[in-house]
Amino acid sequence: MPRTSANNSKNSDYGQEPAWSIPSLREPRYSQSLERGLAILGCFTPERPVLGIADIADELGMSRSTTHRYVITLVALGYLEQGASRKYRLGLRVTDLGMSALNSTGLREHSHPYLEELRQRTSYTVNLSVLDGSEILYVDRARSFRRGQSKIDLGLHPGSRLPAYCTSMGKLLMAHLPESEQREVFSEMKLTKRGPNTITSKKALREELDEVREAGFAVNDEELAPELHSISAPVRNEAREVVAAVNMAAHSSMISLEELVDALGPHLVSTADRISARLGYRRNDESKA
Amino acid sequence: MPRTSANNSKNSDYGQEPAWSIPSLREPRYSQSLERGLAILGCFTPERPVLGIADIADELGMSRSTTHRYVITLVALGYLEQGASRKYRLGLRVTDLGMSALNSTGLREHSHPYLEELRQRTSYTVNLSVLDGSEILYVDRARSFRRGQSKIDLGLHPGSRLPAYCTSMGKLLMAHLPESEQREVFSEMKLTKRGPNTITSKKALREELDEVREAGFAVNDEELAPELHSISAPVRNEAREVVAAVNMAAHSSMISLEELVDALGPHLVSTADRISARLGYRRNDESKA
DNA sequence: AGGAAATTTCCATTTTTCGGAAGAGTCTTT
DNA sequence: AAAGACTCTTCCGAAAAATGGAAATTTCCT
Repeated sequence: MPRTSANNSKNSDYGQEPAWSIPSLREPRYSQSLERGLAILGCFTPERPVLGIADIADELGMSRSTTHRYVITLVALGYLEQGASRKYRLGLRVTDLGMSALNSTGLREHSHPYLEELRQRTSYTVNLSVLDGSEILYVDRARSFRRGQSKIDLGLHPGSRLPAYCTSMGKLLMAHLPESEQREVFSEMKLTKRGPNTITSKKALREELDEVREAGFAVNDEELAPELHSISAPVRNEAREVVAAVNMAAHSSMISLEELVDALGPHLVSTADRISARLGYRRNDESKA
Repeated sequence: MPRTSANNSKNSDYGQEPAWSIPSLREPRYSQSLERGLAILGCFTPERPVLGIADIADELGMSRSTTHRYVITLVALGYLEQGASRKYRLGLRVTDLGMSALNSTGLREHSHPYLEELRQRTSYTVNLSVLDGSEILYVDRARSFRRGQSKIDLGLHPGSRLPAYCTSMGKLLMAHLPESEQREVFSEMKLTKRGPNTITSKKALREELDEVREAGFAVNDEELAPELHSISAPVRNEAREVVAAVNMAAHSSMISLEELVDALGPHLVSTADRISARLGYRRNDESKA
């Protein structure tokens, strides 16, 4: 009945300004203020960690007075801090958000004891990560005691990201993506050579993912960095989806790839399976019967 | 003439109003929308990582339609994700903000090689942290290879927080705080017993801080947890302010506190001094001359 | 010191937001 | 399986909150 829906033009034509900061969600049901305020946070990058009002206003195309109002709000809330030079940088409070996000799935909480146990038994560094777009995000990590492991330490910790295509965890996680999402991820990927065996063609990568899905685990043979091996196994949730990957990495001077797969692979898979079980996954689910 | 400047006291109100927490800082120059939107992010805690529109609306006292508009904005920007059950949780994108904040001071970047070197030379875990309110925030960490270190591993990583009063780094950082800030921190502190020697009276803590400032470094003798020792040294910036603390921690079964102080203390101080130098600090500053 | 540039405040205009109510789904109960 | 109860989502007029130009203030550079 209220089919007419009025011809109220709302704000559809915001003018010729096509590129508004980040996305163009110019729909009335979105909050412009929130969008702008968060865009300000996004202006602070490792390369440009300290910004003044004018810098932000110019980058976002907003007036200085408007920018200023958002900035002091962010300061009051602890998301920004004002340094000596009257400029601003990110406040330490935002780290809490990051930690909350890492823990939000409950994944870390459930997995940690198992990762720790695997590390104890094998003396190799054990990692847990999830897929976010075309990158993997480290959620947890149990580091080896062994000397020599530092050779393969890339300064990774929970919160770190790595491209998915050149890591065993990334390949594993991509392999279990629904077709549509996998396509999307593929389209936004750049396959840069990072190690001797990096897969640099999308065709080869697609074949590799098929093999990974078949095998049930993934191997990284110097695709990320020279002399670095790793193997990964999948963690599934109650809905039988692969939600994370567990991984063990080692320098080639410590163990051959074959030995890593043969001797430690079973332990890794066992650990991954037990985490899956913890998340409610059942191997032979006859719930429908 | 505008001496009066209204009765609004600029920003002097940082003091008495401890927390408008979720209510509103009802000054016209703040952005209410941004405030509300960010309050939504703050609703997601490790204890309650998954929330529906109604949960958020109730907690913040906002209408559901308003809440919904903010939430879909946050989803569009990647700060929230919608799970299967129509509920929402923090998006992985916010981890980037957290990492940016940790790196924003440039502290980690400058310090990391020195921490790594100290770990190599001593085989003990080395940490770097800053003070945020009454807590310390771990910025970087170089973990020991040694077995047995796991006994003292409290699951800490960059982004983790610990109360300042029962850690060597916290005591060191508080000791060098300007008087006014130190008072504020003291007022918001709860001194709970965490280890055999935890300092539980503010008077005793104040005296301890005086000694720490005198000595130039801080010691933790089972104040955080049983059988856990640590020592800390200060890192200063160009303006001669103490901006961070470097620390080494060990289980008492591995080394006595005396030995830790005598044998490793000098190395720790040396490392801290070199980081300070990297940040532009000069011991004998005659710049005024 | 003096001038340029940036930050911060002010204010009338109007756009964006607010929230009740209605429309869709979804899950629970009978 | 159908009705009921609940939550999520959309719509819309009313109204509050945001906007940006200009002025006042502070800081920085020469």
